[in-house]
This record gives sequence, C-alpha cells and structure tokens, in this order.
Amino acid sequence: MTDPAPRERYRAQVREEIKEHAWQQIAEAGLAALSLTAIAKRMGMTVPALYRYFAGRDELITALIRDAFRSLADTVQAAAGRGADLGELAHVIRDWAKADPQRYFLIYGTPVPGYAAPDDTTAISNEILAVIMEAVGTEPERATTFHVHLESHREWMESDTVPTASLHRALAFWTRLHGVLSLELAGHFAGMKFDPALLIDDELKPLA
Amino acid sequence: MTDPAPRERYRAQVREEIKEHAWQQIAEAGLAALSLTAIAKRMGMTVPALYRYFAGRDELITALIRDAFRSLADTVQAAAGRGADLGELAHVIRDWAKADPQRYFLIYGTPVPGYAAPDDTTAISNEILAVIMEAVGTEPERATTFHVHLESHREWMESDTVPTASLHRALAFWTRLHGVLSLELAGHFAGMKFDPALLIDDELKPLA
DNA sequence: TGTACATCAGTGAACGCGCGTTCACTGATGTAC
DNA sequence: TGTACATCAGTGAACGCGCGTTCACTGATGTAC
Repeated sequence: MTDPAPRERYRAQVREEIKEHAWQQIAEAGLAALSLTAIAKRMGMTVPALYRYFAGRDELITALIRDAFRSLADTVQAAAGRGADLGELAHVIRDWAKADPQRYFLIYGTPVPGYAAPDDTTAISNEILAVIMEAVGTEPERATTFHVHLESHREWMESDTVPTASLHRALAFWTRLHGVLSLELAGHFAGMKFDPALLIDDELKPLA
Repeated sequence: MTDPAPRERYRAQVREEIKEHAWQQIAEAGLAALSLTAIAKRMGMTVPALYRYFAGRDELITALIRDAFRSLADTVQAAAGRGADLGELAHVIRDWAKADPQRYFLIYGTPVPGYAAPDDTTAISNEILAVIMEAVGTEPERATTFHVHLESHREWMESDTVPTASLHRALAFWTRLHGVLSLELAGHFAGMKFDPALLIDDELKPLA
C-alpha cells in the first residue's frame, strides 16, 4: 500500500485548516461575518491562495454545512451504537449544539431566502431521523387525526417497515427538542431560572 | 384639539416607509442583505437623508425587532380578546409567521453573537407568555421532576398568582409550536408530505 | 543517482463594488410678530 | 395679511474600508527517464 500522494495530504490538511478558521469566525460573529479576507489574514496567506482550495465563499459555506450535518449524524450514530436511549440521544444532540451554537444554527437556524442547502444534506438528515425512529418507543398509539393523516402521507419514506407510530414519535422528538434547544441557544430563556435540560427530559419522556 | 404638527406626521410617515422597504429587503434576501444604500435607492432618496430618521443601520434593525415583537404580541392579544382557545392561538401565531417568515426569524431565529436585543422586547415577550398562560388548561398536573423544579425556580415571574402548571404548559406550548413552526418555515419538512398544521394540533392538544 | 520537465501552491498587483458615515450646503416649510 | 426668521428635510461630494474575484507570475515540490 503506497502512501497517499503527499500533495493530496497537504491539500486536505490546508482545506481543513481553512474550515477551522471559518468556524471560528462564525462562532465569534455569525455567518454574515465570514470573510475570505479575514481567514487569509489569520492564516498568514494571501486571499487568492484560498481559491486553490475553494471556488469561492459560497462553496466554502456549502462545505461547512455538509460537515456540520455529517458531524451531527456521526455523533448521533455513535451514541446509538453505544446503546443510548432516547433521553441520552437528546442530550448528546444538545451537547453537540452547545459546543458550537452557531454550527447548530447554520443547519437549523434562519434560512437565507434563495439559498438551497446541498442535496446530500437531506440524505444525512434522514440518517439522523432513522436513528431516532429506532430509539423511539414501540407500542402502538391511538389513531389521532395526525396519526391517520401521517399513515396516508408517508410514501416519501424509503422504508415501509418502520411503523407510522415510530415516524410520528420521531417527528415529535425532533420538533420538541429543537423547540427547546433553539430557544435556549438563542437566549430566549435568559432571565428565566429553570434548567432547559430538565424541560427537554420532561418533554421527551412520553415518547420513550 | 390641535392637529399633530405636520412635520411630526411627515417624519413618522417617512420612518414607516423606510421600515417597510427594510422588511421587503429582508424578506427577499435575509437580514444580511439589508442595506441603507439599497433602501435609499428604492425610495428615490440619497443615503445621508436616511440619517434624519435613524442613527444608522443598527438603530434601524433595533426598531424592526421591536416592531416585530409588538406586532406579534398585538396579534396574540387581539385573538385572545376574541376568545381564541389554545389551538386557535397557535394558528394565529403560525399565520403571522407564514405571512413573513423572515420577520419571525428576526425574533426567534439565529442570534448574532454579541448583539443583544433591546431590553423592552423582554417585556413584550412576557406579554405573549401571559396570554398563553391564560389560555392553557387549568387542571393541576402530576408532580414530575420538571414541575417540581419549576415550582422552585419561578421567582423571576412578576405574578405569583399564576399556577406553576400554567407556566409549565405555556412553556410546552411555546417550545412545541416553535419547534414545528421554525423547522417548517426553514424548509426542513420539504419532501415530507404531511401537513405541519396537523402536527401542531397534535402536539398542542394535550395542553388545552 | 542525476538531470530535465511538469505540476501546482502561493504571491502581488489590480479590478470594481457597495458599504456606512461625515459634513457643509440649499431650499422649502412652518412660526412669531 | 405680510414680513423676518428659525427649523429641518434632503443634497452632493468625499472619506476610508473590506469585500470577492481575476490574472500573470515565481519558485518549490514531485515525477519520469
């Protein structure tokens, strides 16, 4: 087995370094403040040099979004592999988000009108949903209006072995967690003294 | 009763017009795209003229945020005044958000690190919460971990006549609604064929 | 092992652009007497 | 009603800035023979 071509290794390293500086800038001042000029300056390079690695600012952002999705999916899958239950999954996701709130918001925050995320992120998103559907409780549920509705509107799913009840609970998990988490990260509970982690537990307990 | 000074009337009108153009730009391309230059161009004015009305871009944004909160609170209070129940309140809020998603996200979306919303928005936010606490179901609830926790962490509330159960349910209402709504508005349900409005109903029914 | 050539990372200069903000001004509108 | 003055909305020129992007180039690194 030959070593990977050294130039390739180097390219990959520099690409990573660029992305790390990009994340740092986003964490400090938000996506709007992300600039190639600033990244180049911090790396001690000239700006045009960055174009060897990314076709432009937009391509860099696209790469960041993909990486963020991938990282979250990996985190969730690793936890599931360890046998994490629903509540543990929620806290793994929360910890991931709290480690870098702007990264969470890059995925789940305010969309930029007109900008469409790369297609493959949908697939990664579905990986995450699949893990949740696995972790969710299995007993059948009462046929509420939404349950019936969902039963007849699930043809977009790849698999039809997953019970509709699992899909239903997974949606509830996702939206409830995101509801608490995004408001927490955005500081909307500032001044309220309760612990958001306990609210999350309380909200998700019925779904296990 | 004298007419309001005509110059004052005019000032107020132009301020409103500036804000309308600002909202239009935000709706089309997001907050990052909001520029005084573009507003002035669309209004057929020079840029420095805008400084008669707003001290700068930041003050304009602050005014927009305040107006958005005020508008949502007014909408919610009007619905409550009409006797809207919890489910109707949810749909009033959803309709308000769908009419201008970027306005919803300006309030509840990705925060800009370092930027703090004007203080009085907290008060307006509390007005909204108060309406929800009124509309929420009144029967007492089981003493879950979170309920107990909340009982001992509610000293930040002005009133102590509101039952902790109401606060608890109001938090659940707010976070569940926001969870579904923000993911819907951001397009994360794209490709899934179910109706988010029904999911919202399903999520909120237990709280009524 | 040594030489000739190809690849390609990074430079430096230059581009045009839109941005927010300032300032001294003009001219229309409103006010006081 | 008429005149003198004050207010203030809006102009136009100028500022410096950071931005993304392009291009022809240099010089180091890797490859082929």
